[in-house]
Amino acid sequence: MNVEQIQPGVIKVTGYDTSDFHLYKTFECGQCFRWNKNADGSYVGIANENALLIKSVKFEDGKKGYICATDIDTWNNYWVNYFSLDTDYNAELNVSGLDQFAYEAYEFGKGIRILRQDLWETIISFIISQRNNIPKIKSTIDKLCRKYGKEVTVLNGLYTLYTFPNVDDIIAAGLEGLQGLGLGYRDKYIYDAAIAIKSSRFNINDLQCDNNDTNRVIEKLQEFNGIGPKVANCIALFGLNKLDSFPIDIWMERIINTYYNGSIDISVYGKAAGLVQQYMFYYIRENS
DNA sequence: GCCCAGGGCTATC
DNA sequence: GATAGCCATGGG
Repeated sequence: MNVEQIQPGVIKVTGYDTSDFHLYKTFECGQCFRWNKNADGSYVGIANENALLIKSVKFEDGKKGYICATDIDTWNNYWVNYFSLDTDYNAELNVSGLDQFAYEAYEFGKGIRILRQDLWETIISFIISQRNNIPKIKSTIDKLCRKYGKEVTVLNGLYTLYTFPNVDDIIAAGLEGLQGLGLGYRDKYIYDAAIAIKSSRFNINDLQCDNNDTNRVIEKLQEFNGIGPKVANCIALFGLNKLDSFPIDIWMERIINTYYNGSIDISVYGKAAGLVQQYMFYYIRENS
């Protein structure tokens, strides 16, 4: 990867193309809910108070890459990690060993980066996701951030974004304050999670420092009221960089019933099972 | 209007 | 441990 500043606050990233890092696939594959597409295909988003505008481009010399509104230090120190660009998926995944459906999904979905998102945001986002569709999840989270997040104006005033409300923000909002945002019955789960973390009844830093295996992290996450196996797997995959976790939602159930005779052995996908899962999820949803 | 959504909790067996 | 209702809400 090569990074250079081309004007103040704007960098050029080369050494990756869309088969490694595809913006639409990465942002629209259902792992994140707060990146918005502009008319020119660029995306704008905010994570941990770092805002980014990123556009996929083909440069005049024929090389492909990205133009990003950020600085080199923030790119190197934050976004490279966020997009897992330090991980070579070709080394994690045994492509030639994939079964037919998994290979089709891989061919269709390659370019997806499994994001390393903020753990707290991921916990709350996927509590909200349960029995909800993706457009609804997005609008609900947007309402939550607009009401209880911090307003941030970025890129010379072009965009007004909102940070994700932190634990104290949710506690200050109170259960009553969470109502009216479209959270439905999940409002209590969210408030309870904030209380559990604030009271140190649940230390999420233990999860992040944890070198324990994925199963133990998933088990631990299910101690939260409102987090079951599926949501715990999503949090492990998108918020804890557990690339082997394998969330099974209603779409994955359809895949398993249709293409795997009702049961799937994920051990054949090895350490990158979650990546395969995400290819499958994206593949089935984009083609239905 | 109707069906459904990146499910989980509770009661009941 | 398995299975059956129930849960709030709004996108399509």
